[in-house]
Amino acid sequence: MDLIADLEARGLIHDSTDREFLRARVKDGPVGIYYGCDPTADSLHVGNLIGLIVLRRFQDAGHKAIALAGGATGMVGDPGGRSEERNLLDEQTLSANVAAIKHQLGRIVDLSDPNRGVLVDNRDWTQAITLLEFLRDVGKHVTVNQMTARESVRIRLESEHGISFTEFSYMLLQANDYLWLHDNLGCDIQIGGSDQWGNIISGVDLIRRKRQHQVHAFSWPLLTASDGSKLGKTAGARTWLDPVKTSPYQLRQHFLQIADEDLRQQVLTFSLLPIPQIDELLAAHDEAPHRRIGQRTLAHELTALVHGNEAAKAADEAADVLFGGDPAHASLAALEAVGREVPSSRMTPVQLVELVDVLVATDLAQSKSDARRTLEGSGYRCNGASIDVNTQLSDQILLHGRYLLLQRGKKSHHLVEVFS
RNA sequence: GGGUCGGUGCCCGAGUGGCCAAAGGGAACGGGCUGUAAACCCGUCGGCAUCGCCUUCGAAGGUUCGAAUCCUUCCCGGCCCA
Repeated sequence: MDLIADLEARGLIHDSTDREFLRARVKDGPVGIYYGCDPTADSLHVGNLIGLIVLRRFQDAGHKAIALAGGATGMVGDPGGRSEERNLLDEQTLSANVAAIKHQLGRIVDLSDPNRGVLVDNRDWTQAITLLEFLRDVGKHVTVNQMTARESVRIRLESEHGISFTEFSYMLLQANDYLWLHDNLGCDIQIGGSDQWGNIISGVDLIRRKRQHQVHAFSWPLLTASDGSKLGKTAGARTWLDPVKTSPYQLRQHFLQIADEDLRQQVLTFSLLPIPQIDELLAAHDEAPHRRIGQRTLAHELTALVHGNEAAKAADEAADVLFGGDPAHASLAALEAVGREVPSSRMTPVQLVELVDVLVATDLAQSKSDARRTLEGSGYRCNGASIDVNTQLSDQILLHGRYLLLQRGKKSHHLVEVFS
């Protein structure tokens, strides 16, 4: 099976330029392939992971992966996917974000050999262009008619918030990026989520007009969970690749909590396992869905991919303690592992006296009122046993003489180490 | 620049002088059921405090015993005209 067929089978090709030309180009030998994301935050998230993993698939097949951090486009803001104008980021923030992202990228895509993988920032070739040059060299080749026909622009034109000229120009910048990468890095394929398709095609058109070259592109479908929610979030919060923002344990949980209905699609999208092995895995999963074999396998693979094998193993172990049964029977080593994976803190017995304050301090409650309400609804446990408003934490038996494991609901935990 | 409509809690959206911490829906959170699931049922959903207080309805002033609701000015957005 060739790479394009594999991607098709995984459901990762939504739109593409002429499929046979694309397939032929990929078979023809090493090709530069580019995926860009704007550094709007100081970390990538699982949404970006799809693109990076596709890059990785191409790299593993001998192609050249080009990851683009949009320092320039990030200043302008992509109009797609939102109804309102973006807030612009200043240069310092963007630079810091690009630096932070580079490290994460390097874990998934091999950037050690510039012939196999590179990270570029479109500020490098965009910043110096003058307005007149841009209007003449890029703007002249695109009609506003085409631009306003794009879905992302049309939605904004129809929305009550409108669209600024700045964001309207976004697709021209992205088109110019593709042109530059084609000219300078031998890039012949651009990829992105289907919401990027309009921007991507603008680049393909620009290159055809200016260079008379046929370049390629494809997009993957934007994933939505079966319950209609957006993927890439855990409990409403974005799932980041930065271990400080989203711990390896939380990343593992993100994938562990995938609904069965979404499992097949998610495994095909994210796993580097060959498809026959995935079929076996899913078959095993369906035999006993309650064991969550599919989710466990995927969660482990991705945690290992993003954070390394050690971290993935530790995350698995921590989850065993937190969901495995009575935490009172957990070993000291296991509890210490938990302490590294879930939020934790050190407190003196005196600090434990006011239960409500502790719940707020450990972030298990948003306010004292919230803590009281949730206590009334028996939403909290300490060391696995339900507690109420009258519980004295200082009277609780410390696990291994020093730990209290607090939990709200099933999924939020906090380990308190008590010292005097 | 002129006209006009609008800015309400996480989001949508009622409310046009007291009965409003503010309907309803969604999201979210907790409980039950379960598989760390789905569906479903129940509860909670500004803050502080053991029904009393404080801070909220774009901002600042004002009228009033009393305002999200009325007035003034300002800020922001949509639409129409120029």
